[in-house]
Amino acid sequence: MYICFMSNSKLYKGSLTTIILKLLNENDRMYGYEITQKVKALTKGELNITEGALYPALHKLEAEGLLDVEVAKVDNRLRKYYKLTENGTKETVNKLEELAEYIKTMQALVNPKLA
Amino acid sequence: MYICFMSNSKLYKGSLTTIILKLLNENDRMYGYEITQKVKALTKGELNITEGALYPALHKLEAEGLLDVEVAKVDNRLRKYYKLTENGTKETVNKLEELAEYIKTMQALVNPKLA
DNA sequence: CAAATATACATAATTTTCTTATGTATAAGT
DNA sequence: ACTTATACATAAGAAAATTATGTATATTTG
Repeated sequence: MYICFMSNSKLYKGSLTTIILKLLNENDRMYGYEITQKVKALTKGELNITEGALYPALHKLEAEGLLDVEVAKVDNRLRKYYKLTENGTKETVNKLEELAEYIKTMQALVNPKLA
Repeated sequence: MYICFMSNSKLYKGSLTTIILKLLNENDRMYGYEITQKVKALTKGELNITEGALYPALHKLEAEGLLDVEVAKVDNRLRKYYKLTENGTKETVNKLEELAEYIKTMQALVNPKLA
């Protein structure tokens, strides 16, 4: 099964953390595979997160204290549920502000008439 | 003089090519330093392109045949004027479409209620 | 019932893109 | 004189992804 982080565009580079935090902010707790499926569904197949991108990103967020992990066994298969810590929730707010700022800035650059 | 590509956010990763192409699409020809100043002005200081990011990016676009370069000497100082090739103009359209798509996709992820 | 696909994790080598730090040189402002 | 601005360049390192594997169980399908 071939998975790639994005269709083609390099613009998604640097966006994965924002996406993960936001999804966890909405869904309380999620496991890795669930995140990939949710992203695929929400973007109608536009965005497919690679495992090689996702798992290291989750481990890093955990190491930074933004996520807590809880291991569970479902149907004899391993699942690692992630949820936001208090700091993780704060960081989510920051990341969403950064995204809004990014969009505003880029629009000022590519569409200066509207600025 | 301290210059950094962006305020703080990692979201700008992968955006530099789009920015360069769009500016050249609007201004016919520009030189590197001019691009940094234009970006600073358009974003009101929000975004400052580093030389370490800009010059390699320009060289790469030239190597890919998206930009043509013309060297000039102004006030006894060197300038390298860049302009879009035909392929560069086509690629600019692609990059702008990708940016619009990126924004749409990210909004679907962070604000699913509006999707 | 065998094979393929889906679920679920992980990591390692490599590439891309940027940061940070330098380096060179001239012009202009203080 | 000294600092800042203009104007280019590159090299070492970090960060974040791609691409390619690897392991293992469950489910679907021919």
